[in-house]
Amino acid sequence: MPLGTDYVRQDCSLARSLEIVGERWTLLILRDCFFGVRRFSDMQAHLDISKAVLSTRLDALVADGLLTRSGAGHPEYHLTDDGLALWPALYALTQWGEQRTSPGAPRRLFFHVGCGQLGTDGRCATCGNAPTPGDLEIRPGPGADFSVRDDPVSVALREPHRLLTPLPER
Amino acid sequence: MPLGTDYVRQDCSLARSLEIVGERWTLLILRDCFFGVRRFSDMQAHLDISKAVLSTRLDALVADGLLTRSGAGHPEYHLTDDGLALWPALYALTQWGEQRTSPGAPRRLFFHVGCGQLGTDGRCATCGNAPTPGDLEIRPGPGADFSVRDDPVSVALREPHRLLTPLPER
DNA sequence: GTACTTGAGTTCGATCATCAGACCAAACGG
DNA sequence: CCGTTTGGTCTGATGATCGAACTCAAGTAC
Repeated sequence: MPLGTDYVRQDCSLARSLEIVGERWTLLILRDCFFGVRRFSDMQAHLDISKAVLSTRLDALVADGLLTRSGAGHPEYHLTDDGLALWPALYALTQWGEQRTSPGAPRRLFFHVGCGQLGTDGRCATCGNAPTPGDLEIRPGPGADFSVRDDPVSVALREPHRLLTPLPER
Repeated sequence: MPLGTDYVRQDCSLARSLEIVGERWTLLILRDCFFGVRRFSDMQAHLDISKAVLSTRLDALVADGLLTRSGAGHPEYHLTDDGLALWPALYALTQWGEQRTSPGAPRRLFFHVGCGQLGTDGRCATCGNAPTPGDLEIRPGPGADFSVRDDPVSVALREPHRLLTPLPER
């Protein structure tokens, strides 16, 4: 790993995590994977990220075992079990951002499918369990601002849908 | 905020979070604050970070309301409520790193003081609650590697102690 | 089959961030 | 009052990220 991206001199699991997901854009790429985005061009359209950086990040995520690349020509990227295990951390960071920057009016809401709404701690208000991402549905919340983006991927993501399921054709 | 550190074109609370804690070193600085480190020179000794970057990061964290700077001459840095609210996210990221890079032999263990050990989900195994950081004690775990660092701050942090309480004089 | 379009990158020069180390001033200890 | 520690700032070199241009293979229209 090149200079400026590791924390070799730290005996700390947080440092180990940040060496993988601490680089610019990486967590937003993984967020898109959770939300159902699977293709290079969709990520690029949704993130306004340089292709070179997106390519580097995806290669690193595949090499580190968080994503798989499937299909020879135009590949799809899927989360592995290691990648899926990041969900609690990603959700916690998102909730912290909601409370700080949009208190009382979340930008996105998550529901335990067929049960209840997810609280700040990631647990379903109805059953009290912490569902895995595959059992969650995402919907726009009262704090969502549709005027920020209007690319097709952003529009598709506004429709309520289950996590980890691919977006409808555009 | 300068180019390369923000995500203006994302209507997403995760992006808002990452604009503050997503820069290199920032989460490790906050980790040290949770562990009881309060002074500039202690952070610098413990993190092997350039003074210029540490200075920039501390200024940003104070400006964003995650830390307070108290004392005119040689200031101490303390977590604010907003900073303390990051604990669940920081803990979740740490646990993900433990499971990936040191499964079965955590580098650090956390205990709900007077109650039980903390699980991967941040809840006490005995009482089932999710304690706030002030009610937690940290101890080295079986996966700790004391050979990586021997600066005085690292040595002091090896002693079991409560979070948020200052380190003993060195 | 051939032209055209799209998807998935790679390459490039310019700009920005980070690095280690030198320097500096205020606070503290005696 | 003088030397040391603390908490920085400044500087040149290096690495990361940027937008834009380019490549090349896969799919699509005809």
